[in-house]
Amino acid sequence: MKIWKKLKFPAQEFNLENTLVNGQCFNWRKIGDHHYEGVFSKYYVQVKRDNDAYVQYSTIPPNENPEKEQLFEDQFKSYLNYDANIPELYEHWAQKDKRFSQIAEPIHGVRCLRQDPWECTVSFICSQCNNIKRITQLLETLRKTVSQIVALNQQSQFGSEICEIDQDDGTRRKIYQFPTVEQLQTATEKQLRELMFGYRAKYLVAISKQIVDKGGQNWLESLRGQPNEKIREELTSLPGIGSKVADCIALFSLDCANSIPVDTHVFQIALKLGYVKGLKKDSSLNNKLYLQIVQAFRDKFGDKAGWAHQIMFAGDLKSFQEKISNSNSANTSAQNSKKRKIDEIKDQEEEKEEEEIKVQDVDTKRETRSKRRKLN
DNA sequence: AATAGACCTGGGTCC
DNA sequence: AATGCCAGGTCTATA
Repeated sequence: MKIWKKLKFPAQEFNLENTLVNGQCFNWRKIGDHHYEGVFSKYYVQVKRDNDAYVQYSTIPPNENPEKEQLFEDQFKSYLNYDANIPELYEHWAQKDKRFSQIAEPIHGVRCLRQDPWECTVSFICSQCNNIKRITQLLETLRKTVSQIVALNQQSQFGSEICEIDQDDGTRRKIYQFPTVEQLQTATEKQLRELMFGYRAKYLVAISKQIVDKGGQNWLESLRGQPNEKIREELTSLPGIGSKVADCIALFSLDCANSIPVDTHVFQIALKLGYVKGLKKDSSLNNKLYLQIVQAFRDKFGDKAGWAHQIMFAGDLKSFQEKISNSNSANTSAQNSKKRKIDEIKDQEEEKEEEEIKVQDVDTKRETRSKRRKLN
């Protein structure tokens, strides 16, 4: 029987869906309405929203005494950046940007997580030319198989198994911890390719070795709190990590809230919203432009610009598009007329300030495509 | 200094 | 049913 623990966490502070499956991490799965399961640290965890004010969580294994329970709660709160006041930040950001104010309600309660830097590193190496679903699947396979490889090499029966879960179809599923740097190092490129990691396999093997040589987990954690430039410099010297992945690791695991990972989504957002002036419509994302976009986000959103960026990023994801359009159609109510007026004023101000930049409208293109898909 | 291509795999797309 | 294209990027080789 599960023991559920309560945590005070209003929905505007923490929306499970908007936070756990928005592309910043890949260790959570939806298993019901407002209900998620995941592997966190040495635990299998379920989280669900209890009511407007509380979330509940349960762990396997359970924490057998109050001290351990407290330790876990502290660890989990730290992972959730519990002390950050998200609604307050939202309000601040919504005043800075019109697009942000439009998506603030449908994508409310997004928290940037404080992830384990090693898991985060592996996750974002896997993210290149990939999608959330497949990344999640790859990492699940990695937990399971590397654990077995380690067990095999050490002639030990157990790898990093956490528990077994009963499934609806009557079978049982084993849950494993995320492999440590040293554990992943024991896997070969060939083994990882067989697990469908593709060309990312060689990066993972090489990077495990290099990070072990630098001091492993401790070295990664020593980067916490360092300036963004320093972190970028260290991480991009490793194979398979460029600017974008380095900035993801910095933002999501190394306390670098002003880090702005510029991927194709963010690039498109910056083009569409005219964040960088004087762009040609077919400009390519080179290093100089990358840094200009980073600067534009910082100028606009301030010292936690990376957190704001994650919400803008989620707003561009296909899986969140429906939420936004539903919310926009609800915006016709009289309640929102005040908000619309504010938007109009902002519109006018922005038009005065900035020249119209003509870029192919990404949304339109996407809509046409999805219509076509539905017809088929 | 800047910019194509290659790279694994899988999924939507186009006849 | 079959084919080429592209995806949440990085690395390498070149006019």
